[in-house]
Amino acid sequence: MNAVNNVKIVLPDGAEREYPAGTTLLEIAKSTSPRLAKEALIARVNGELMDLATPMMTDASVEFISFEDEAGKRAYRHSTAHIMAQAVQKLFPGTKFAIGPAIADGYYYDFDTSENFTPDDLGKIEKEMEAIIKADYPFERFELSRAQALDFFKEKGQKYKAELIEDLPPDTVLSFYRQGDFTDLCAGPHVPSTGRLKSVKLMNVAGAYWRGNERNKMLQRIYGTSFPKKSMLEEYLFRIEEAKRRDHRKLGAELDLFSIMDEGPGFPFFHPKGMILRNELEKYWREEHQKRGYQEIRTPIILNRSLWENSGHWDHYRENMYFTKIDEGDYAVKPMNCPGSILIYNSRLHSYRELPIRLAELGLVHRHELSGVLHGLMRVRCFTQDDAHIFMLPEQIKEEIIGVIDLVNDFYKVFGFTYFVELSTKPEKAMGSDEVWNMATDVLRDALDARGLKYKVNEGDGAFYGPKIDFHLEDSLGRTWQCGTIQLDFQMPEKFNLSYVGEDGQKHQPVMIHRVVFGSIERFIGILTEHFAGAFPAWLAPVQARVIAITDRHAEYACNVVKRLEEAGIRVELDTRNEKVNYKIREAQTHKIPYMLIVGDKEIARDSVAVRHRAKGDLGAMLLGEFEGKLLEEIRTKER
RNA sequence: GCUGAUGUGGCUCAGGGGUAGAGCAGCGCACUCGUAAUGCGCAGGUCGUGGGUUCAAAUCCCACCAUCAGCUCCA
Repeated sequence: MNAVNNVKIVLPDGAEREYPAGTTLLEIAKSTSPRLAKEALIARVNGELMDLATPMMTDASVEFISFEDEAGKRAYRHSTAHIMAQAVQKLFPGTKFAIGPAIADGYYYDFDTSENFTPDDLGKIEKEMEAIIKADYPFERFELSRAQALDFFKEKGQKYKAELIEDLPPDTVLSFYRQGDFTDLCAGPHVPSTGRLKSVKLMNVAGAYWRGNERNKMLQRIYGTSFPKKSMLEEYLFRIEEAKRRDHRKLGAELDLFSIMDEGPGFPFFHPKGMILRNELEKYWREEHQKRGYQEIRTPIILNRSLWENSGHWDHYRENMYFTKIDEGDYAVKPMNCPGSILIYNSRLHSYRELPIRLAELGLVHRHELSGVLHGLMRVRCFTQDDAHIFMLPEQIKEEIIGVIDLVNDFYKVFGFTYFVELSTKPEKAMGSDEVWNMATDVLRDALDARGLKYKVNEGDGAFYGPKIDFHLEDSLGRTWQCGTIQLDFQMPEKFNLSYVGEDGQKHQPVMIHRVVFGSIERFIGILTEHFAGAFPAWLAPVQARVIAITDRHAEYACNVVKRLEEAGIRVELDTRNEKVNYKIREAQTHKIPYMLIVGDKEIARDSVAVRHRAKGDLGAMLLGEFEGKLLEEIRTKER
């Protein structure tokens, strides 16, 4: 039995301790270990996150949370956001405060001020934040009634805060945090005091609408980040630099892969080297799809208005489509490939024995995207979907979806991507009944479960014609990209009156799925470029080897080496320019060519090449035949 | 589309009312070279586009276009 005024605290390792009621979490941490007290930012009490200043009045299980923990990071960053707001309040009196949450790598705060923040201002704000940190103000939590809270903010002219309070459910506990002369509406928890922050950094300013709605006022958002160690901040900044260094727009120009010109905003031009990449990807794609029973088709880019009305795109997708007129008739440029594919299916009668029919198409689609969202190859106005439509019997759905899941898995493995899966359900703007949607969603779930894949559910994020599974792959910098999707569709078969003749000799309606693996070939190339930092594996590399002659007298032999490798199907370049070897090596190196073959007197004497790999360096001399065999094997196995 | 910033040779950037500059890349010449930049020389720009102010505009003003960072949207 506890003494009446003691509370029993259970720690994660199972240890139980007793403290006088009213002992704060921080004091408990201190009594456990000084190190813990130093590192702990907040605590999880009976599963609920709390401030360390919270006094314990009842028995509880307590876990102290440091920056290592995701919840700790959020509290740390969120506290930094409050400090930034305090600094802005001091430097820019009269600023109205909106919201300031923690996000993936930091935090932001939205401000409403008459003047625009300049990079110079960010420096000033940062300085002020450092002063606030040095002052080590405690974060003090208190509660107010709704009326008191509204008065508090209205009196200060903080209309956004007042609006937030008015929109909260009536029974919400309104908590506030105060550090120094700054008070903010906030659910918390926060770190104990401003002095707990170490390295803070403001990243950039951007416009953001109040509540993300473009009809609302545009506020100024300052993004920042913070870390408990300077070295961690430096590492983070280095990672950002690395991402910049790998930017596919920059590498795409340097490696002469593609360009986007003023003459065609959002419509990329592929240069010869970029086309090699594309063609290799497509070659691999065709091989894999043939193996798995897909048949390739190609459908027109411009199709008649009535088709798009029938498919529902006219009603549901018009704002993203381009239109044209032919001989007085209305036509649209296809934003999706499915209607074309369906027309092919419908071009003749099908027996149940033929199903599933898998029609694959590398289809060029055009979509009108807002000018502000265009971004290199990642976000364009025309792109090639590696599409396929599978027409099948209802009882084949699960197996077909599993087949696609396996296909996607095999593809991503080749490039060294890990991935995760999301399941999206019925959106507001959708065709079809809840009943059909539920059934379709359940089938997708079943298929995922059958493969033991974990997934996250995105409510209301499906396509207008059916629910979908999305595959998000993670690149070498830890960023994620949505690429593959599988969309189940009970709507199109209905709209286009699809049928097959069943065992009973009657017409029945097939089910269809839409799916892509790369998503968009263009975007996938962008992702690959950044993933590999332009150093593509040999099978994809536009130039697989470059032969470098040391002096003029080695040019003829170099030329023969090139010819021999070309005959073996290797993409090879010759460099007999009148330059130093070092110069030529450097240039090949900056072009990220996998192999440099240096030839001089020694190599000529032995029919060999001195091999240098772009990453492994000098590999020494090798007989030409031996090198050829090794490289061909590397290409064949798609080695990374 | 919205907010803000930017736009000068192929690339990276300087110049900021009075005759357009540098480095790299390119071209020419010399050096004939062994694993990340040899030297010298030459050529290359209607300063994003269109208006306006001015004796004079790359420079100041306006509009448009494009790009970049975000917002919203998405493959």
